[in-house]
Amino acid sequence: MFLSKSCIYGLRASVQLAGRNGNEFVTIKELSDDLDISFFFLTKVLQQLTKAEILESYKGPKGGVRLLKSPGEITFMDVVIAIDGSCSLDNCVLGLPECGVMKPCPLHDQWSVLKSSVMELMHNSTLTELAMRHQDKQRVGKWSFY
Amino acid sequence: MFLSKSCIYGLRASVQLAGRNGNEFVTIKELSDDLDISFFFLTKVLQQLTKAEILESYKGPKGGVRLLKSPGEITFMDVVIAIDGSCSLDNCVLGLPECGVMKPCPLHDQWSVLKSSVMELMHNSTLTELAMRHQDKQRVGKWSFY
DNA sequence: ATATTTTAAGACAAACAACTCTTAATACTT
DNA sequence: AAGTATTAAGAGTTGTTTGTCTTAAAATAT
Repeated sequence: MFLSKSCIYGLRASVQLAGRNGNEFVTIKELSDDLDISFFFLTKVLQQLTKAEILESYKGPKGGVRLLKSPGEITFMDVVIAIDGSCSLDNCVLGLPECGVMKPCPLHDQWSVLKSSVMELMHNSTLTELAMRHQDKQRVGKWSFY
Repeated sequence: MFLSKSCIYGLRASVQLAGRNGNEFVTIKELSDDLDISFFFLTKVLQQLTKAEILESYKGPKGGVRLLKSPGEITFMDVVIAIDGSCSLDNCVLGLPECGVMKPCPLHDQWSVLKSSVMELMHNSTLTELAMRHQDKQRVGKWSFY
């Protein structure tokens, strides 16, 4: 798998938050119910996003979590780096630690091109965009026409 | 990480075998020494490749493993599928099991394009090619000119 | 103040991946 | 036939990821 489950959960929750009107605090319980993710596990994941200053949390009644910045300023990549770390992105396909321009593995050049495309996609996808596409889907229903 | 360690070890060993002249049996001990991989672990991995009919093994003195087919007919993808399974390639980025044309996740379309490129690269990279590039690298030494 | 609602933190358990070792089976060598 | 070299198979170990639960801390509400 490309991304860890923690990372995927973090992304889904972030998109979910971005898709809400306004920017009130949302309880993790509500998120975990909506996304069908274990509450306890999601709590842990969102703690990481809070530490990474992607989310902001508030305790007590009317508390919860919310995006710290505008969802248009937060990218897919931000969340991935916050949870899986930046090194998860620039690994050699063949797992060679020395792989690089100086000592390329047999696939280094071609793989680098693909990696750049992936990173570009991640960097260009803001939470706003992802949330909008998510809602488009909902709007059309279950794609009954296809 | 994109590929499991088992898969990476299997690939490295396969490329190593492809890079040898002739097609005699090579002991797993020799491979594990060359590649600096645990002998025991590599044995397990190569057993999977043998079951998948990518390798052929032979017991006893003068035994070992060798490629079952010509290295030009074995692709990177063959090895990946043999070890990590084909489903490791067509997962949704966001881990949604229902993600597909009918019910796409917010990144489905763009991700599909990238996945195709990755699969194409894997499918077009034969062990012969990878081994040749590997040897090119060796020939130039440690890239002292760069 | 006290109780309630919420996240934070840490301990724990289960599942999986990565790695090690032992024994069995097979083939060769003498 | 006996011994040796090799892979096969299975059991066991360690480490990491995933998932669960409990308790603590913070904020609100009464």
